[in-house]
Amino acid sequence: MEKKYRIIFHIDLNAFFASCEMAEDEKLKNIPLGIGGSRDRGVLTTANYVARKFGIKSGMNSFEAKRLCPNLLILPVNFDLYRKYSNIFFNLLSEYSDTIEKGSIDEGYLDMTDLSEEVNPLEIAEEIQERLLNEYKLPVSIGIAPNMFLAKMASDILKPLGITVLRKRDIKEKLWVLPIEDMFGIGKKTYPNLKLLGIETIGDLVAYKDGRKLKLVLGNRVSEFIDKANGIDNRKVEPHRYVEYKSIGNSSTYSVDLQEYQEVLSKLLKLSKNVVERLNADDSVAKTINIQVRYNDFSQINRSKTLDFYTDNFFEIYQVVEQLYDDNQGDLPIRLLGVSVSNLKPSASNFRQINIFNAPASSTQEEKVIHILNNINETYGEKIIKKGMKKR
DNA sequence: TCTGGGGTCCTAGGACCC
DNA sequence: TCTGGGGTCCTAGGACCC
Repeated sequence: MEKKYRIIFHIDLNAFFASCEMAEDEKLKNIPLGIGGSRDRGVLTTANYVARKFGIKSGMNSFEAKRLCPNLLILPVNFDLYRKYSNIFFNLLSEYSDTIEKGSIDEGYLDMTDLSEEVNPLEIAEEIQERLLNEYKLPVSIGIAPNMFLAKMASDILKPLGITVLRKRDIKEKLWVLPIEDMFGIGKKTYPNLKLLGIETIGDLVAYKDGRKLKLVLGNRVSEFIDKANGIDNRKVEPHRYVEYKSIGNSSTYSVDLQEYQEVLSKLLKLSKNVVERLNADDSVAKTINIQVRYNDFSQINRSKTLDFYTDNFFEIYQVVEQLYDDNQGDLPIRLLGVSVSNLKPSASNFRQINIFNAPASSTQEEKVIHILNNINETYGEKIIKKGMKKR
């Protein structure tokens, strides 16, 4: 017979990027630390709790953060490091349940229903929390609830190092009192519209009667949000979701806007290289190639091309990237460029173990890229040479 | 608060096929 | 010949999350 209630854990790594850096280097532990761009255009992805005492928050620009806390140390984002700790995290979780869904790089859902008879879930949560902290210096908050939505909301209630149980009967006191913008799925566009309807808390959403107005704001998702606000969520924890990437991308905002064609190409080349390296590391092949261009007025275009074959070949992919850019050149200076691949599937076993340096490619493709590289060197080589000579 | 970089999911129109 | 309906894939844009 099926149990009446499921037991779902949502486990959230606190200040994850900053915690990784502190785990790597003890000296960072007690100083205010932010992660993000330190240049003029940087914003902080996250900050440790020492820094947060100064009022520093994620999303804040670095200049403002430095003003609030002049001693703030800002480290650049290092996704390779975060992916390493993310794997450690999920490996440890896998000791406790076979049913784990990756929510993102720093959060996971565990279905613990099967364990409930044998042990106290709260004790298990405490053990997981202690182990992550003691063995890996990773602080987590844990939400325990009968479904994924409530578990997610619960883990957010007490941070850092909190454990919060949110049962159906606790909804009125613990969920409905929360501001509507804290509800998972309500973002900065939807929130002001709900506020116009007088909906300020999750409880207000439950009590709201005019379904027609609600539909104007929430579209087809009205009943989904109402259900969740009422603590109803029948989604299953699905271990295979998010295990394989659906896209892999790399983008960069430049400290000085890009104006020159060759400069843009050299950046696109670099981004493409990073994407293909990660595509290869993931043993995947891609069918769709996408570029993103953000101009200095913040307008943005995305252009994509779906091939009629799958590839993990750098030259093939870069050629499409360049073509997409050539076909869509604008007049405005460029602030950000991005390259991504999607429509992924696992590469057909190990027939084509490829890296950038020995990738098979037609000689014309190869020559073309080499030609571009030479052009870039001609354009920017002078600076590099001068720099090198100064040193001597 | 002049606004990062990694992603997922959804919508809507058009092409194309039967 | 004035004009179907269903399905799938591609493209572009946007909302949202961490």
